[in-house]
Amino acid sequence: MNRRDEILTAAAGVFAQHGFRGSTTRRIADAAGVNEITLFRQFGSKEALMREAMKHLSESAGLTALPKVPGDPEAELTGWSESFIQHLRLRSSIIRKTMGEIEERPEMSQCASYVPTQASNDLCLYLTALKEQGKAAEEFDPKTAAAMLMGSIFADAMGREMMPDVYPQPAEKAAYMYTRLLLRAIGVENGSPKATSKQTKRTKQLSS
Amino acid sequence: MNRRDEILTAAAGVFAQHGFRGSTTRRIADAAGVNEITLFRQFGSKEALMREAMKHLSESAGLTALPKVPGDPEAELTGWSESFIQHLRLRSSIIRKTMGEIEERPEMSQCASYVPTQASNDLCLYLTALKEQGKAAEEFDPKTAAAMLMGSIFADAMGREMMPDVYPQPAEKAAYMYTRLLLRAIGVENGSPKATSKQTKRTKQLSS
DNA sequence: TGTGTAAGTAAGTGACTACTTGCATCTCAC
DNA sequence: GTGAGATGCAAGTAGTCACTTACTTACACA
Repeated sequence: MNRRDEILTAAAGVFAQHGFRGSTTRRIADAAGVNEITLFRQFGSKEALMREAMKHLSESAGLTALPKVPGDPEAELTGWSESFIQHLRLRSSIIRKTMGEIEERPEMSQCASYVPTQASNDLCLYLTALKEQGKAAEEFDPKTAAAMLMGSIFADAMGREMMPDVYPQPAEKAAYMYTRLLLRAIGVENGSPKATSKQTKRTKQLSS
Repeated sequence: MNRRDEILTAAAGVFAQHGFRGSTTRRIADAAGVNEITLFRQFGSKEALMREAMKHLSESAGLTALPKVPGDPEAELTGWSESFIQHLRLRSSIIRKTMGEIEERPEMSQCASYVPTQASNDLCLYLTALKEQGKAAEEFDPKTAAAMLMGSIFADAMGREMMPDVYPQPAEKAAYMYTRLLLRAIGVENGSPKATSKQTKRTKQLSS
């Protein structure tokens, strides 16, 4: 890792702890083991440095991909959920900070919203494919279902540290448990639908 | 509203926009239409003022209560979800800011976690009662189910502004849609279980 | 050996921050 | 009407912040 990357990594770390206003150039320089002035010579201003640091960070996502054609929904979705919750947990501090600065620094938040937007699209496509394959017994809106799974995982990753009693135990099984519950909501049971025509009709009103 | 309350309300508003570090005493005084010095005379220090403001705020929750004995689960849960999402949406800025300051100001976050902890307990009790009444056809862990519904609602309230395309439309129906999906996941259909012994057996492994 | 580049040191600038002091003014119960 | 308590105004203090200037050091490469 070269100087520049060291500085960017240090900046991201300081930001995760102290937020934008708390990320003083002195703190970042100390964390990077570098003279404060080097920051200005390399990046011009604190703002530019932080922007770079965020970009640098959002390039290191690496979520598990979902297959275009669902094979084993439970296994595939559980894997995806676990990789998503791990991604969020590793970055929980920085995500909380970024979300707290939407009003004052919308560009930064916009950059941070790229990963979840992409993830939502992928998940929606997968759920739609599941539906079209006839693997889901219940009528459902893919976007709502996707928002529900991602929302549960997001809230867990953001809030478990502060309120451990509110979330299911153990933490490592949470992603699996949310996934199972969602699959049941859309009527997928171990890769095959558990359809009864009566149920499908009764819940038709929910379709969007 | 007296002077003191005006100042506290203004402080909360400034905090919601700028966070703790960005809430300068000058900004708060301007927002309250008061001389900066009055703040120090009334509250002693900025820290004490902000603490008071948070306490003042968390006293105004007022969530819809869930009945001890479930009658019409869909109606009752939908009502509860709607009041919860409205509560969060009205406070989304301040919640995001507070969450962003967990590391630096844990006392403030602790104060903010009171409402969701209470809400989670209420919801868990309700879901457990539903289960014991035999109104839920599927075996499920109440805590996981509660975390899922609250998580979906929380993520929606926090993220919709920034990523409107990720969440179900229209916003006013979101709480209802999450609730419906959750009810289906635990096998509650319009107040009566849609049990088949086969399904119940097949999903028994999920019980906690 | 000479030159260019990245880094460091020392010192300082102007703006802002929380907070203080001293004094004038207003309101209102008595 | 008077005294007390709350409020305002003007000025200032010590500290921090981002950022600058002027100069020095270390090293790669030709």
